[in-house]
Amino acid sequence: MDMENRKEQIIERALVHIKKRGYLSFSYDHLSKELGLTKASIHYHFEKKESLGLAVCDRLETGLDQMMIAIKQMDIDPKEKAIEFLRMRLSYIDLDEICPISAFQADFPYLPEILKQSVQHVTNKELGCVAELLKDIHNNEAKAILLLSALKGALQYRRAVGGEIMETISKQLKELLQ
Amino acid sequence: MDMENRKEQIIERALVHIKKRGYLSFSYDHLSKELGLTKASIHYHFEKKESLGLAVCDRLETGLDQMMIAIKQMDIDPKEKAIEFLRMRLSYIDLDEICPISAFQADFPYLPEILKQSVQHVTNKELGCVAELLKDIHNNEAKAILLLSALKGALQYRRAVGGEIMETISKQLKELLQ
DNA sequence: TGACACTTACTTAGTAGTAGGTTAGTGTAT
DNA sequence: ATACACTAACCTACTACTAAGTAAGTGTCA
Repeated sequence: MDMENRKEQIIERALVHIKKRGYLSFSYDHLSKELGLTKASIHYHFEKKESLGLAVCDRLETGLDQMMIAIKQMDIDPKEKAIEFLRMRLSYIDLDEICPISAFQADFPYLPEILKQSVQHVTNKELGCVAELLKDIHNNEAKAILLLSALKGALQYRRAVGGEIMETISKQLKELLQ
Repeated sequence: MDMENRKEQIIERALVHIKKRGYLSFSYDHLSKELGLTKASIHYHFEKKESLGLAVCDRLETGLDQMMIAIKQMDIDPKEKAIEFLRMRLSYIDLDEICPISAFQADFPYLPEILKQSVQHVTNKELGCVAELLKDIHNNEAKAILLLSALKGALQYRRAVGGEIMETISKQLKELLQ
């Protein structure tokens, strides 16, 4: 397979693993077996695990940029756009998964320095996105923190208490903005 | 050292590790070196890692019970009691730590079955505690979920964005109940 | 009182399995 | 001929867990 396709394929699988297991707990061994390659082959494309982690963070940032473009073009009430952002973010996360940014945050103290910086960057970018979509609302930066904390906290709760929790949270977050 | 003291000491250190690293990523090796024992000695007190995990869950439940007794006896506005509960929960969590229940939830899919059950139990107990303290408030069970999700999501964010986030969240959660 | 059986709380030295990472070499397309 | 995409075979370090042994005590008999 050609270089760019294979790299993309590896990043994609790594992202799934991170959403399911977190960054520290997924391994090149699991990844390689799923992709039908050897560990050494993944090391060929991403010399260190941290290089792959950085590539995943890059992909997350690109995803946020694309979502913001899509939402800004949408023909809906501007007051609904922040909620639409959360809805779209959720749509990328399966029932047994958590938000990949949360997963990186959970492992944060044990990440290599360069990856910490990348995680901080994408974290602040996401907070900035929501704050921007709330720009006409009072105290929009604090509200962005509340919305994202609650959403991601609830995703973690879902693992132990089941899926209904997401509807409960979504409903309350909508009410909060009215 | 006598049996009960040593057991307590091991549970205490394990709890700190879980708050810092999560359940899957802390090891008997780290734990034993900190306590000045061997790994085998910890296995003597807790045959398997999952036995130690269960003991930690038990301790968390006992802690919740004691907090509820303390809060019910406090001479404050009943409407402030849920916020006081959150404040007390936070006081047990250092700056570089997350909520231990969140830590177990993050590792949930990879926990042994018996430990999953224990984590579910303590999770539901905590939700029940907050709902009980909110009993005079409309939609108290949904509100309990919102309060705890936001608090714990924010603790995770704190690792990447710094400590100020907790004041922002606390302030908004207080406003939410007025 | 003292010998004997037994327990507690540990240690040393290992097991098998998995982690991230490396090195040298192979097949293939241009 | 050369660069690319890969594999086989390794290495060191760390994981949970175990086997075997030991020093210091405890309880119970004659």
